[in-house]
Amino acid sequence: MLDIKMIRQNESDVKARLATRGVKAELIDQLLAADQQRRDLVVKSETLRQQRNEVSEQIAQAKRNKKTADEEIARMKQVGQQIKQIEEKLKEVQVKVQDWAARLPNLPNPTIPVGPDESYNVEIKKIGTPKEFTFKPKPHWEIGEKLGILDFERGAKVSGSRFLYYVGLGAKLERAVYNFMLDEHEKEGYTEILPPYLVNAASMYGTGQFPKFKEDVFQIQDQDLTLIPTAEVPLTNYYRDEVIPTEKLPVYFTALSPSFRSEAGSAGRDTRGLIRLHQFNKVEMVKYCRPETSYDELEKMTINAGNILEKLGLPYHIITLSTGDMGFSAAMTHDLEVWIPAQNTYREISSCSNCEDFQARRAHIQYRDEKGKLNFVHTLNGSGLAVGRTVAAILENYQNEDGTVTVPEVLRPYMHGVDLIE
RNA sequence: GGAGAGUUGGCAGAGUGGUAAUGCACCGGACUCGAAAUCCGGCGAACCGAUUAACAUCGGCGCGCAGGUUCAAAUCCUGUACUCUCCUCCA
Repeated sequence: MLDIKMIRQNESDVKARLATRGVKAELIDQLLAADQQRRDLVVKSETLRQQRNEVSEQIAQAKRNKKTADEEIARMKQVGQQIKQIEEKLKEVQVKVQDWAARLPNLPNPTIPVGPDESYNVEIKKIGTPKEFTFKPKPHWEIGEKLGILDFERGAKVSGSRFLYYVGLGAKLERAVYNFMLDEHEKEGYTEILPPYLVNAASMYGTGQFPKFKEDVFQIQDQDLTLIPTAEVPLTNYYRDEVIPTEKLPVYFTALSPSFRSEAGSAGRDTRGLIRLHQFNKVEMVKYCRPETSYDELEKMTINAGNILEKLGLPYHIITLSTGDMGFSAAMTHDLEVWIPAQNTYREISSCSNCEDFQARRAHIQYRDEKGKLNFVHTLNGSGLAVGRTVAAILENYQNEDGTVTVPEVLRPYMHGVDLIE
C-alpha cells in the first residue's frame, strides 16, 4: 500500500512511476479526488461531533444540578442525525479510497529497467555453463516417468491435471533437496519456521495478494481461509500488527511449505512436468529489516538463493525484472533462472524481491527508531528455491544417456548415499 | 461440537450510562560530589483531520472487532474473533 499523503504530495512523480507499471494517471486522479472528498467529510463530521461533545457535557451538568435540558437534547438529536448521514457517506467514500489505494502496485525502484513486459528484463550475471550433451537430453517428465519416480497419471486421476505423485527415490530426492536448502539457509542465519498452510484474508491482504488476485488462489468455501500460494504469506504476516523490537532486526525466516496456485489464465502453458503445478513445494526466505539496509539484504538474499544452485551444480543466471514484469508488491525483483536442457532455455526457479514498506504498511509491521518513533520495516521475500523445479533441473541436467540420473554430490548424504537413480 | 470465564495504555489493574482511577515503567526537574531512595511535574498506544515550512497546537477517534439503542456507551443490546478452563471428540 502506498501512503496516500505521499501520493498527494508527489502526485506527478507517482503518476510517472506507476505509469511504467501500467497504471493509468486517471486512476490516481480518481483516488485523490475521492480522498479530497473524504477529508471534507471528515471535517464536517468532526465539527459536529465536537459540538455534540460540548453540549453533552452541558446536559450532564444540568442533570447533575437537577435541571432540565430538553431543548439541548432535542437539538443534539438533530445533530446526531446529521452526523449519521455524513458518516454514512464518509464510510462509502472511505471504502472507495481504501479499495482503490489497495489496488495500486508498489512504486518501482528508479534504477530498474523500464518496459512493459519480460523482454525488458536485464541479465545481470551468468553462473555456470550449460553442459554439452552427447545425446538429445530428455524432458524431466519422461525421465521421471521412465524411472518410476514421478507419476503424473495417477496425480491426474486422484486430483486432476497439474498434480502428481513422487514415488520412491523421487520422493526421497524431493525431500533431499528441501532438507539441503533448509540446512544451507540455517547456516546463513535464517530461522527455520513451519507455518500454517491456510491463512485468513487479512493475511492475504497484508502481503498484497488480496484484494486484486483472488482468482489466483484456492479458497475454502464458507470460511475465511485460503491455501497459501507461497510461504511468504504466513512468514511475512508473522509480525502483522506488531512492533518488532528493534534489536531483533534484521529478522531472517526460512520455511518449507507447499504452495497452492489455481494457475487461472495459464491454460496450455507448461502442461507437462514439474514446472507449473497446482501444488508444489518451495523453500522460502523472508526478511524484515530497517529501510536503510533493505537493498543490501536483497543482494544477500539473491546470493543465498544462487548458492544453492551453485552447490547443486546447476547453471543459472540472474536477471532484474523490468517495471512491467514485476509482482504487485515489489519495488525491485531479481529472478534466478535455471538451465533446463530439454527446453534449451533458462526457467525461473527463484524470485527475490524487496517490497520496501509496501507490505509493512498494509500489514502494520513497525519498529522504533532511535528517537522512539514508529516506522515501517522493509520486507523482503525470495524463493530459495522452488523445490519441484529444482528437481526438474536436476533430472534434466544430471541425466545420463541410459536414462539414469546421477545424484548431485551435495545431495548424497541426504539420499542415504544413493548416487544414481536407476 | 457443548458450558463457563475473559479481552481496558509498555505492564498490572479499577471502572455497569454523564465522557477512561490508580500503581509500576517511562520523560523532565528538585535534592545529591554522583547514584539510589524521596519529592514535584509531565506523559497513556496507534490512527485520522485542521492550521503549519517545521516544531507545535487544537479537534476527532480510541476500552478485542462490527453493528444497534441513547442527547450521551468501556458500561445496555445483537453478532463475531481470539484466549483460558471444563466436557465431548480426535492425531
